[in-house]
Amino acid sequence: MAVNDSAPGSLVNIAVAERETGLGKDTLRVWERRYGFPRPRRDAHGDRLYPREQITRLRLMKRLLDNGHRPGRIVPASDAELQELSSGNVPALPVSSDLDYAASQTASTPDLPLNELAALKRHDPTAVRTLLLQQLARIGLERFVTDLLPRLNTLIGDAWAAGELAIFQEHFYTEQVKALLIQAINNLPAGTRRPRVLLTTVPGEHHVLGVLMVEALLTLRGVGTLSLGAQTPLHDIAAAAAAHTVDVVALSFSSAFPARQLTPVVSELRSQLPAEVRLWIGGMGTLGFQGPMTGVERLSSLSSVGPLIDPV
Amino acid sequence: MAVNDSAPGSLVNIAVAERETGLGKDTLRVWERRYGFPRPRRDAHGDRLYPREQITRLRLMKRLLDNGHRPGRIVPASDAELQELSSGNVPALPVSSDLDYAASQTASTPDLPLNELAALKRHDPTAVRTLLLQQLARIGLERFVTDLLPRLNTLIGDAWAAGELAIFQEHFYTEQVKALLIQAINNLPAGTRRPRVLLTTVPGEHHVLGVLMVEALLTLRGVGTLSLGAQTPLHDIAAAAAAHTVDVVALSFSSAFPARQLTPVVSELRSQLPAEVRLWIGGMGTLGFQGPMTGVERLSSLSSVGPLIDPV
DNA sequence: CACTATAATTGTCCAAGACAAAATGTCAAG
DNA sequence: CTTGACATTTTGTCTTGGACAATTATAGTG
Repeated sequence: MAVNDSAPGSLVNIAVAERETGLGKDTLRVWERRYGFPRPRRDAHGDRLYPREQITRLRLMKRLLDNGHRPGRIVPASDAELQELSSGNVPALPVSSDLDYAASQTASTPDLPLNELAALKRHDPTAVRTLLLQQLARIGLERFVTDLLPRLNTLIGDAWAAGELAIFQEHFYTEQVKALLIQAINNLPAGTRRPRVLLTTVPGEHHVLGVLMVEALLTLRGVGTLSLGAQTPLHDIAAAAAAHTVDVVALSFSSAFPARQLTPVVSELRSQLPAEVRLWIGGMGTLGFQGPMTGVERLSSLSSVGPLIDPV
Repeated sequence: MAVNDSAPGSLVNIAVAERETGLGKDTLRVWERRYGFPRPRRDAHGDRLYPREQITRLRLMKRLLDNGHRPGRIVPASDAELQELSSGNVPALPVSSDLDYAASQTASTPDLPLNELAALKRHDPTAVRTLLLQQLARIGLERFVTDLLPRLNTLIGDAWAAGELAIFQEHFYTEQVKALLIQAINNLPAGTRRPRVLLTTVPGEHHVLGVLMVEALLTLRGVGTLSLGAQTPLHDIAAAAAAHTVDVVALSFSSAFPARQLTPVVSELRSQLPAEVRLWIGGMGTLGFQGPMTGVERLSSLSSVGPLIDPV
């Protein structure tokens, strides 16, 4: 009895809840105080114990938050309503008009099938890989990155939100795409042209797919890149930029990046960089980026990378 | 004056301090209360503001903690002493004798030069890449992974701890190695043999290098692998294992993984997995793994992967 | 020397309060 | 109908100080 109870009614403490939902401990506690949800049980010591189902619901809510919904609205909603909201694909955002990361509705690629989703659903890893490879070969790296991948990414993301896909399936998909891009980049001749671009992600941002996509586009144009992976401390981004005398620092922000921190983080980095180094920011997490900041350029879409490297 | 002061005296709030040091907010606060360090300044609102130098020192201390030192001992130490401790390579651990992840002193590879470190120091990305490629071609993937990489990793880690290498240089090195391994794995025929192995990392563990190294060794032997990248929720690891009917789940833990959480996490996952699925754990973070746990096998070194896939 | 009991160390949790930034609502003027 | 200025609500994160379990060190005993 004192042993670990398995799947159905398993309980997790607040630390695990934080890690599995992406919501901070403080947030979890304050939601409980204010909205009455989540409502964890307590152990003998008074510590919170979250049932698995509440964790699942919290994950769904986190996803909605990332899409611009607000806690007060979605907490009282029923499970069914939540599902509808997220699958309904309603960003509910005061989107700044030039959204283009998601599939541009006017699909420039005469709609390719995108059978990857089906392959994922039937747990067929080989098929996912093969499909991606085929499509890459067929339409070329440029369109694969600027066109197909964004569409596929939102497709997969929506399927997950709608409960049609498990997290591990999204993980698997991401890994495959990452491996594919790395392979593609490695097969290109190393870029040497200017501007020299340093690519990375700030602390708190794990997602590195955006970085890889940009790196692919740049390498494709013969531009020299230097990739530092994810979560480089700001101070080290600046240090690296100086040491390698790059012309541009490019950062990617996913929609999971806390919007509140975007502006301060960018501003802080900007102040640490030499003035002559340009700073590009892009990704779904930059949609809410407020106002122009001097010395910071926001890439509204992947296709805007091209023009930037050949200044008029 | 009220503007942002740049590099030398830049101040960061507690959230950033947490992300950049890897120490929790609670820990930062309680250290301050108990040991008098760190001693952040305060903004107008009473919120903590950590100077850059304290962040640096905290990072160094975190590194020592991961090596088994205790806060009470290292907090009062001088900067010089800290440097000595970490570069002195003294694990100070009640190591369970069979440590082998680090360079085995009896270098089985007749010491290759390992010039990567020098190349890193002089900011020569191309040289790092070339050196790695040359060594891989020369000694082959197996020895590259089991022998050279572990040595190189500790070499780089120690150099960082000794203050000879910046974080961004370590980041760059890691990215290169990852890209190289992914490339090497992709160039091998996809594994099909049994056992089928699911590779990933638990939430909280970002480092994916260990996973890639194991994946390379497995693929080299024709074993089928399924890689989910980093930080898969436990529940989803179990779900993926079931959906893909794998025989083994393999987890990698870096030394940065909080030792306290290792046993509960592993135990929790074990209880969610079907009994017939084997669970392998490995990496520097598993050195302190206490006692045998039924159904869990700890890989004491990369070379112990081989024997496991062909049960006697 | 091995073992055990006691004490110190250490990370994490809790509660309730506070506040700034952002979102939202209101109202009037163009 | 839109725009802008202002007031209000919402929301996340930070604060303090206390508590406790789990680990590790120390002393004491056979």
